Amino acid sequence: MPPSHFSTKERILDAAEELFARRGFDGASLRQLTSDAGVNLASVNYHFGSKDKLIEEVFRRRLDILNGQRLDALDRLTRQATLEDVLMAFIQPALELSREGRGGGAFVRILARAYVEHDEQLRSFLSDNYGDVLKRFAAALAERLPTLDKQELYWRLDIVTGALTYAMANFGIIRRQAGISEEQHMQQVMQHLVHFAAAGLRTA
Amino acid sequence: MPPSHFSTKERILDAAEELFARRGFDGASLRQLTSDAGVNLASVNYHFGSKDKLIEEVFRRRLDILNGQRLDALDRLTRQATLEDVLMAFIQPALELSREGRGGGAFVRILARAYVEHDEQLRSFLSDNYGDVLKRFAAALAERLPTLDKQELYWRLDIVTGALTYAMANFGIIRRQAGISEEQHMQQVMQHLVHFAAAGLRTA
DNA sequence: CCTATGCTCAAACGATCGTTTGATACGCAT
DNA sequence: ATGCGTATCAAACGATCGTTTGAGCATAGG
Repeated sequence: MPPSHFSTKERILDAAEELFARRGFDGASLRQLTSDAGVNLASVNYHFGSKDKLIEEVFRRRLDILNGQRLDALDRLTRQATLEDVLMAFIQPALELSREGRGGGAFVRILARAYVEHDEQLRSFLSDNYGDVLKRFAAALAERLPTLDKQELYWRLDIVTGALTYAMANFGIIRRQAGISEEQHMQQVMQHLVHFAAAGLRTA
Repeated sequence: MPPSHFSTKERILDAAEELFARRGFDGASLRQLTSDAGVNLASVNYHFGSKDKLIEEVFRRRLDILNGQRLDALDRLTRQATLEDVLMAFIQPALELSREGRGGGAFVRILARAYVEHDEQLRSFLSDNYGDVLKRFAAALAERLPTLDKQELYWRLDIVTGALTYAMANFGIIRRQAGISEEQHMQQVMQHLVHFAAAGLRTA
């Protein structure tokens, strides 16, 4: 795709999102990436400095918006909000992102990769920049699970977020039932995810 | 570690398991791998033919045993066995593998990687060789979930297996409570995983 | 003793990787 | 027109990748 009305930086970020999701960070070469984007090989280092910085920017571009929406949704909840409401505030923005096209689905798959890879540099980048979001959700969930001790809560949260990330990554692949609109389908999937996660967190 | 009472093939497989879990298939080089194993660089291609074949052998060595144990446990169940019993037959062998040392924990982490990477070649290898195991468990679970239609069951199973794989991969990281034996800890974790998964599958 | 076989070794192969270079083109203020 | 910062380009850099080679070693069978 040689010409486009998007800037070179945006073309690179879009192509990176797609290729990283498909081949992983190590498996995706800058030559394949710039070829997909229709830009020169050197432009990655010119605009981003290095491949690692490009990876960080791929995350930053989406997570600034995604986690902002999550916190907004969390702030909108009252003290009477249920466990399910909190989970929905966390899940819904991600599902909408994966639904809205232009690489959103690919990005959610990248998130799942990052979750399982345990790469030290990437984890500390995410923790430094977005760790407060997870902490705020953990606190909100803890309020709604008073009988659970802290240690138990933490490793259940780990499983739940892992399961949710995996599920959201595969959300795009799930074929929806015939005669159901995309909006209805997302609502349906979210209901299931929320119930699933709530059941896992509440189990005695 | 130059000398060892293990054969070169076993040394390579052990080192591969550890390094693949830490750096991924692309990120782990044969030079680092053979250096860790204390063997010559060329021995990988001599004994396994290629890096890809080595990867397959890493899976085969563990999955032949693991999935055999899973099927044995499934066969031992009666028709009256509950949903939880079926899930336990699937989970317990994997948790015991990750507990028993000598790379078992690393292998479970590799499994989680394979699950999220969606690599075409690896997926078809696993599907060709071990697809029947998942099919048998899916059938056993479907019997215990008569109200769930097939399509709904399939994507819930996808989430549950993804969540379980992720959880089992992180099982080794979870610190156990003081004053609890390792055996008790595993039983405790398994109870939680089974309850978690059963709740997710049963949710209306 | 000799040879055949299985294995290990250092060294090199060509390919591909991320990154850097220097030339060139473009837009815009002076 | 001229100078200057910004962006793009083909080309090359050195490093590292998976893989192959061919000589060398050990040991078991005749």
